[in-house]
Amino acid sequence: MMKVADKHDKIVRAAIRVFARNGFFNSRISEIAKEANVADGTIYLYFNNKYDILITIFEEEMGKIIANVKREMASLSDPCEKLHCFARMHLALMEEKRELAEVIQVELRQSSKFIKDYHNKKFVEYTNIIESILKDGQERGIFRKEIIPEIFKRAFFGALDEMSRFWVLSSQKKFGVKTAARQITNLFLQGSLTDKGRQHRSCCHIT
Amino acid sequence: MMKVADKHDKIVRAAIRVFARNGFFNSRISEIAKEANVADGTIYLYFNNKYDILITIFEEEMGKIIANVKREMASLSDPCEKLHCFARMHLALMEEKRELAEVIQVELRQSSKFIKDYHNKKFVEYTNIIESILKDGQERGIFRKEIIPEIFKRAFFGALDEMSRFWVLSSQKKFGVKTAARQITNLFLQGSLTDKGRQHRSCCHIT
Amino acid sequence: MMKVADKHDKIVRAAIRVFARNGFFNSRISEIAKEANVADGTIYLYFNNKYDILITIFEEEMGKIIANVKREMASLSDPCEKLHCFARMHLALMEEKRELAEVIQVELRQSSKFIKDYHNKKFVEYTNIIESILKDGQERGIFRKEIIPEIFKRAFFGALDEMSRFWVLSSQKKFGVKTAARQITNLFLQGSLTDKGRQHRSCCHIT
Amino acid sequence: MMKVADKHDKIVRAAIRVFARNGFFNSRISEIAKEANVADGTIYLYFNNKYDILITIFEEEMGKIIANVKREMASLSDPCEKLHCFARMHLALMEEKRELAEVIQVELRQSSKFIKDYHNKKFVEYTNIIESILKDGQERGIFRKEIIPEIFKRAFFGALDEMSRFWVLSSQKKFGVKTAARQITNLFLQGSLTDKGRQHRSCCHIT
DNA sequence: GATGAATGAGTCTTCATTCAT
DNA sequence: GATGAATGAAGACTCATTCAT
Repeated sequence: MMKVADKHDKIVRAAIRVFARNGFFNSRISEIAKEANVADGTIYLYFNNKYDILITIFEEEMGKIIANVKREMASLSDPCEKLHCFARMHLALMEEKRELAEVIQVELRQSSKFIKDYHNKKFVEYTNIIESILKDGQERGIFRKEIIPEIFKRAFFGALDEMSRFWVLSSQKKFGVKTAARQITNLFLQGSLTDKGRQHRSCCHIT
Repeated sequence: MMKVADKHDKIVRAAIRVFARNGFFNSRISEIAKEANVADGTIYLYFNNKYDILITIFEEEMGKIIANVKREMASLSDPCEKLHCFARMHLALMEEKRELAEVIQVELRQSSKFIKDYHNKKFVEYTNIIESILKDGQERGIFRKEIIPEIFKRAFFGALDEMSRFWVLSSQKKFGVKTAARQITNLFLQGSLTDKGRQHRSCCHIT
Repeated sequence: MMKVADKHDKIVRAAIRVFARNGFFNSRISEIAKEANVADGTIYLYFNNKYDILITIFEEEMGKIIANVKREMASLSDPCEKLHCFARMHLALMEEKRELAEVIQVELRQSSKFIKDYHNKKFVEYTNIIESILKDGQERGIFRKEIIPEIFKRAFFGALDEMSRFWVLSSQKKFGVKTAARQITNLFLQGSLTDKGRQHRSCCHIT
Repeated sequence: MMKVADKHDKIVRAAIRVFARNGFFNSRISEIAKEANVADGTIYLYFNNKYDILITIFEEEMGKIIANVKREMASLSDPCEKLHCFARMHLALMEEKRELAEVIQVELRQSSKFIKDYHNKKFVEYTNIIESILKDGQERGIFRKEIIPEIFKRAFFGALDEMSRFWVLSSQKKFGVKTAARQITNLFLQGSLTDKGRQHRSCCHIT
């Protein structure tokens, strides 16, 4: 006897594997069912349709990721460290939950196009963490005021995300996740710190 | 009487519009044909299959973009200016060829997954332009040597690309392409210049 | 509730009717589905593709025919009677399972051409029955030794088969299946019996 | 400058090769055109449609074959020799015009099915040659009267035709065309001669 | 007459979804 | 709740035939 939640999760986990393997459009419901050890029809007891599975992955898994990041970040006060923390955690996802990362990355891109009226709120919430860090730092005089948060948010996220796409696609790794996180954070910090922030930063250990 | 090349182009242009509208998988050959004022079968005189159209878009249009960027860049010698030029041109594409940009951006992400053995050479060539600029700058002592080119390339491209995704998806524009190009370039320059590079840069007018 | 085997058979029987009516290439899957009171897609639950249906007809139905012939023949010891039995049964198929006979006859001819690497083993097994009868008779001194079994087999089968083609195509029947079976068997027996065989034969009642 | 007849023939010859290679339904007009060194459209200047090419092959080539057989036969008076001559010529066709033989053999079988209202008159004329020989022999007391000409015609033709199918499909040849022609003719002669015919036959050299 | 680019009707096959058991 | 056989709509692709040049 299996609890309802278990079966829901089993399907989601199977779907992540299958979507990561083939992409959303080349994945078959029957393949997900097989991977989840469940009948095809059973999937429709837990999800409305194929799109719904993908959306659920976004919502639920992004939710967990956001919670994780926020929890970790709660113990930090320095915006520089927060940014570094975000970078590390984002890239680490590649190693820890590679398949999930692939799905979020690749399919998220097109989801807005093929799922009518679906605006990925969780994704916005996720990148807004970056925006908050910047704004906080700007208010504290650590980051330059002229930097437009909207731009910074996207640039930083984009940089990290393209980086992780690299890990997904290539098997060769000339450098580790930590190196990448450090370098990218550094690039953006150096690029956005005020003189005051720079002084402050000298005592940080991100370098 | 229409020359062969014209019909090929007519189909490619129609496909760009249709793919941009629906995404690759939700686009129908018949819709492309209609958009190109051509019979369904005619498409198969110029392309092997649906995938082939997408690949052709990548190859041909990326080819043109690369040529453009390289031509423009040829007149510049300063790595900082080159970087800025790249950023401007990449983002400008969004405004000039919005649909093409959408296709390249969204579908490129998944192409590696659904088209067996297709490694987008043109895309690699495109991002390698960034790598070259950095390396050149490093040799000239303008950029810090410890920055790993592979990381910089991806971070810079990712930042720009995520930025342009913003334009694609949202209709509201709080700031222009030029502002975004300037800010992002600045972020990365500030983040990677050496002291020498910084001095040099003071005479640049990117800010 | 219908057992799996039943649906398989329903489709095969429908396909036989449709193929007999139009020939393989002019038959539509949708027509078979309609004839079988089944959805188009259902056919693909039981068969890989259109060719597979045809091959299945050959394999399964020829299998039954061969079993029938062999069972009937088991009760006979005289090669002459066996030959006559074979002839009767082959021609009788035309009346009993006219459509199946048509399909086997007409499509079998081309199957080797359009189905790559398909060598109809069942067909070979079927005609080899004739060869065995002859060889047995030759060993027993009833049939002339100089008759090459390979030739006899094909000649006898060809004679019967062309005869049945006549029934398939023409609706007018100047003579019955039994007459034809008797005459053809007689022709071949008279043509191949030794003197000893002829004496023996005088007590047979094939004439 | 090529005469009209030449181009017609070029296409027919190309079609024979292509049909022999792939079968009628798996042959493409474009392949025939290519094989004939002619544009696709040109074919429609000489033939109404694809079926028309096949019918033309039957009519024209069978016409030539019939003429040949009748010419050869004109010099013979003995029905036994005539029959043997027919057998030899039919089987020889396999070696001399293998591709044509394949087309006639295989496609003829189904032609009645897919070409509406096409009754191959030439084919009937061809097999009627056999019928005439038998009837002539029966009148002259050489062949047994109880043999039904309709049956004999089909049996003899079928025996020969199945034999030649063997040559088409198998590359191995344990015996030659002449041996086969002799054995088959013998089988049928022995099977149908009267006592008078048998005496007469002793002076023939078919054995 | 000859060409071959263009046409578009036609069909096999797939697969998300349903529903009787 | 669970199953998986059945459905049938939908779409990529083919190819005989046409017709402007």
